[in-house]
Amino acid sequence: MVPIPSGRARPGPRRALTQDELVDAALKLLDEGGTSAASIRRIAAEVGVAPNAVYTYFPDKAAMERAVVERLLGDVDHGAFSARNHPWRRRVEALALDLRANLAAHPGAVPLFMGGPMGGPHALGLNEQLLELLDDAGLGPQDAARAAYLLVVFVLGSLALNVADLRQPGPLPDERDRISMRSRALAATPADAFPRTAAAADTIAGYVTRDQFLWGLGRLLDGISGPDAELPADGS
Amino acid sequence: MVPIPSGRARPGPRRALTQDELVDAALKLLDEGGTSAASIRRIAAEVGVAPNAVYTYFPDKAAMERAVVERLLGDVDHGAFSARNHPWRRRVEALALDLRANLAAHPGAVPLFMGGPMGGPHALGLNEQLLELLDDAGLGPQDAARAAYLLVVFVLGSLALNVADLRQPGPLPDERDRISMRSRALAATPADAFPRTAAAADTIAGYVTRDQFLWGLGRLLDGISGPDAELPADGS
DNA sequence: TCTGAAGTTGTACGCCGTACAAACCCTGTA
DNA sequence: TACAGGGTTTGTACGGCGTACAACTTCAGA
Repeated sequence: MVPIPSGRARPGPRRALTQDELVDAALKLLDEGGTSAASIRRIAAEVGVAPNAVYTYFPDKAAMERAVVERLLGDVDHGAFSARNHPWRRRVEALALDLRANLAAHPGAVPLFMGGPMGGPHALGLNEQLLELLDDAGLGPQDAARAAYLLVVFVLGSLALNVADLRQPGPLPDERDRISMRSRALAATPADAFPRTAAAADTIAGYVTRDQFLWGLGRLLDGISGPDAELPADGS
Repeated sequence: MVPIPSGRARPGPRRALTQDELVDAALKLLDEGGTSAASIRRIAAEVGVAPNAVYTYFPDKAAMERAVVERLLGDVDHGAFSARNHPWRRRVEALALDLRANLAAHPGAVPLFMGGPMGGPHALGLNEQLLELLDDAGLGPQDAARAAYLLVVFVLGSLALNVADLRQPGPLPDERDRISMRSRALAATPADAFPRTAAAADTIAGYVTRDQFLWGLGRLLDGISGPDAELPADGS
């Protein structure tokens, strides 16, 4: 029963959209409604088109999720790579913090990074430059590759667990708020059955902080540097 | 207590199922069909019951996923905790390898670990005992807690990326097969644009191996031990 | 024997990804 | 200038999802 509402969007001639517009819409929905909000149907509605029109631009949902991942990886600041005069540890820290900040800005997108192999050009480019950076640090090609993966595991694992800690779908609340939410939840653990957990509750509540992230990254870099490593200088 | 009527799916009087049976069914489906196969409807079908009967045992799907996570955490071997005569590094390694093996046996379940806060009793118990272990290692309470989280991030992040690397839903193929699949995929990366990636292709193909896992864990433990750490002994 | 509570079921709603063919518009060619 | 062909969008449809709701079945205890 359709006399054609004639409102908007007549069938369509030449390509009216782009992958980029769809990724934009997906990111917006991701930010507003969490991971599950980035459905094909909602993305289509967001850009004002029928659901199946999306399949002109992506073969399936997985492909569009890969495009979102690539977009976010493309936003990573490459400054750390070029600044070869800086100590390599600082460069890795700057890179890790930047990646963390970029992904934390879109918590709903974080699970997408665990949804497939991450083989896009931006992923490869980041990996390539990270290998170069670790080569500058004096690691051999093999250790550099292993260390690069270890760093990726740390950054993504850290973020994924941080995001999993949330309940609501919206943007990441302020760090202080997340800490106090965790503190409240932790207060419910019986101190007699888990004494050490209870004693360390403050530290545990801080698992989701930038501080914990930097501490973990520090231990990791200590381990990568090896026993003959330079001391962690503090100057810029 | 109740002699388990082994009821055959007639409407139903007294409780005919248990949470455990449902978790069993979920794990079976997870193993056969991957993460998405563990739907409420399929679990219900597996145990021969209407979909909504599941809601007698779990308030919602998230609760049942939490139960699966708890089940797998409960399977972890606690031997490493009690063996206080062994060097602490060996104990951590044994624990990490056991957890890794338990989760790798159910790859479809791995994403569930990133689906919520992991606050069940088995999770708390493992954390508590890990804190104790790291205390044995000489770390203060705060460093022990931070290190414990770092270890969790590493093990879970590592597994999640390993699982994400797969395409098919079934059980994890043999390590050799996974390496060669990665090698083939890696062979497609243009060596002129990504020379270091191409040069390290063999190492990168091995990202999903137990070897890489142990290497990463080793660097991590090096970093945790601090600069004054004992040398990494090689005997068993 | 009756009653109330607990467990299960049928049905239903609104989502989801996506396959298929019809309708449409533009561009290139005659 | 007319038209044909191809690429794009749309309506419709299918099977699956989580889960709310009320009716039905069965048992435990009075």
